Amino acid sequence: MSVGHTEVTTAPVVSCGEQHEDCGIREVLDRIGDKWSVLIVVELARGVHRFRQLQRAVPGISQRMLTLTVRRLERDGLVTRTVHPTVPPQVEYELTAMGHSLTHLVRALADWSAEHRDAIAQARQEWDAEHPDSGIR
Amino acid sequence: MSVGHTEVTTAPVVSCGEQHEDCGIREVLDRIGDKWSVLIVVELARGVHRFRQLQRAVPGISQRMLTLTVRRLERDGLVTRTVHPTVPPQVEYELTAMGHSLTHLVRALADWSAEHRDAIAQARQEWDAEHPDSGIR
DNA sequence: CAGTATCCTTAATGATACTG
DNA sequence: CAGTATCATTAAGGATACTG
Repeated sequence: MSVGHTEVTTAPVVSCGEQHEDCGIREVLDRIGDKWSVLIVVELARGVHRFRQLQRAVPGISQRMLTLTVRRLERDGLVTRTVHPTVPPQVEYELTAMGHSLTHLVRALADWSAEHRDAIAQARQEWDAEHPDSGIR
Repeated sequence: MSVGHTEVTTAPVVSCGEQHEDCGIREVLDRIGDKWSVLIVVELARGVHRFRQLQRAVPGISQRMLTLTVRRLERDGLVTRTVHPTVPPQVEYELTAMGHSLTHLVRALADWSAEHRDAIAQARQEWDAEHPDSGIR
């Protein structure tokens, strides 16, 4: 079924409570809206990973960005970092319960994307055709 | 119920189909992961808006970013732009059906955020306390 | 009103080299 | 292995001025 937007004007679909105020949405997006966070979360959802293992599993990520991203996830309580004092060092990353709960959201994102990617691609093509030199893109 | 990650290693929660490949997740995030898109979508979910009206409803956005963001949303088929050839000009923005379907996702984001914002804030505090001069933040 | 056009600042990411 | 440190590059966003 489609969404059906009859009388949308008086029935806010999103309901932030207040009028023109940010819901907490930006907070989530500031956290997972970056280039790598969700990819790492998705990979960690598959199980515990060591640093290099994670890097291999997320193709294209630099050592630097992996460190930064995983640190931020740790800081936010989404990931745990366990150092085994061996030589060579071994560090394991694992999702926390809260991290796992995020995967539900990620799933929703993936589902929406899968459902609409074709329609979006088509809309883009048409728009681009009608707006040749627009700077947008 | 909680997430329960027994034997996660062999049971991917997110299921991208392929192993270490991006699901379509990045495509959604590239679209709504920016600073303004969701806020505009949320506002448009309340009903049709004119340009200035939209700008007033989304405090802090510059004219430039409003134009850019709304153009991209239009290009992706999430928003329609209707020009009424009057003087002064009047332009109306409205969510498409696909745009409205996005609001479900936004709702999920808002819900997750509301549920976990306290836990995240606390995790941050603790982490910051334990890692005084870490560069992260 | 609804934009464009420019210029400028900052944040995000990448590349590379080095270390316990 | 698992990082850190530095430098370079790019992209995102903001400020301001101008226009049909």
